[in-house]
Amino acid sequence: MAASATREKIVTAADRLFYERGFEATSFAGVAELVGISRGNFYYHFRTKDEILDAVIERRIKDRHEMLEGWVDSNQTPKQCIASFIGILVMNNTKIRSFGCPVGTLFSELAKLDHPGGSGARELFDLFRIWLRRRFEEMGRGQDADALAMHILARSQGAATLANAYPDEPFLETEVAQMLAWLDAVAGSQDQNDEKD
Amino acid sequence: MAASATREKIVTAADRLFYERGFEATSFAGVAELVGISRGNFYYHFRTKDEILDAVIERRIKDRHEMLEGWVDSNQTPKQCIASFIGILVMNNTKIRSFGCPVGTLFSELAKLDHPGGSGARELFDLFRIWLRRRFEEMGRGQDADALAMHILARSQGAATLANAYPDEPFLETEVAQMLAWLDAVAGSQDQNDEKD
DNA sequence: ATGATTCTAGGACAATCGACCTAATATCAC
DNA sequence: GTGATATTAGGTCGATTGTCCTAGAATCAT
Repeated sequence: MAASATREKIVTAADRLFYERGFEATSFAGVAELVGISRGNFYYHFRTKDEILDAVIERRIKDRHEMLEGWVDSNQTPKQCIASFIGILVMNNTKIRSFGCPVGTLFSELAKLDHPGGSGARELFDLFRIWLRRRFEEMGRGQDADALAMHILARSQGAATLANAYPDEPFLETEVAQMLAWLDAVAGSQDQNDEKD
Repeated sequence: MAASATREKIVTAADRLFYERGFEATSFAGVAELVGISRGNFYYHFRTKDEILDAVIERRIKDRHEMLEGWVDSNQTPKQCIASFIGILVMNNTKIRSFGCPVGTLFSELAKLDHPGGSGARELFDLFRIWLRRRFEEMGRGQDADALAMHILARSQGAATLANAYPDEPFLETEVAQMLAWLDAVAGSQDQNDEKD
């Protein structure tokens, strides 16, 4: 098989296991077994566990970047773009209920491990933050665009964490509805050009 | 030394390491070293790692319970109580910036590990949730008291996660100020008896 | 087809994990 | 003080970890 294909399969499997089990709890053997290759073959493609982590983070950044830019390119208004971002919580609600937010939980773990890969995980936050900030700027919120972006990010993180803690309750949907209402209020005050959050 | 004293020191050390390094990444040897005892002695007090986890969670529940009830007993108004809860973020802001929320990060990790101790970690969420709900009820919010409690919980979790991701920014303080403003609005609408979040 | 290169399998390494055992020490009852 | 009990120290166990090595299989250029 082409080396790149095997490598891609490894990254896919590691991405999944890092999310579902955590980075520390995922072993070389576990990933190799999921892919269906030997541990030796594994080592041919990735020399250390950190290299896999870097590849997984890079993959996640690429995926999210394409998703975000896809919304922008499909002629959605800035407000619709932000609504689509909020909608991620609903779209992935099953996985979030089981394993939390892929971005937040990975970052939290790496922060505790004091792992150098933590800076890559922060890039994921930055990706969303900057993208959201730009959408708010396009909505005429040049002044507090970054604060609004951080606010949405934080509420998404909180919603994901509690959805994980209470997976059987419709909390996630309720919180998403509130966030969309908040977005409406922010967009509305864009025209009237006043009112604060 | 009295057995109970050594046991307490073990729980204290494990509590700290579980928070700062995570449950999985904390070893028997690490805790024993921090306490200053041998691994063998350790095993005399706790037969399995899960037993330590249970003891740590029990300790955390007890501590938080006493803190919350202390506020109630000190003749604070329900609104002041909730403000004190929000103030935890500021009081512990240094640790939160380094290691996130002790409740949320522990729960996330245990959820990924599919660990039975996860139910105990959820009790910690329940403790805050029920306490907050009661305070909102005392504020005359019988109808949506639970929703308001969950909302505050979620925003606290989100604020802690992002404060961990951006420890050098004053985001935590900003978010706390917004939460307190939100609390003012909720308390205000208590009298007028309308207005939604 | 033959040789060079790429890819894979499986074993081996030291280190560390949670867990367990035994012997020595400290504490206390009497 | 003496014996019973409670507590501690340190070694050991099999399993698993990340890492590494080597030999064989597959692929490709020529």
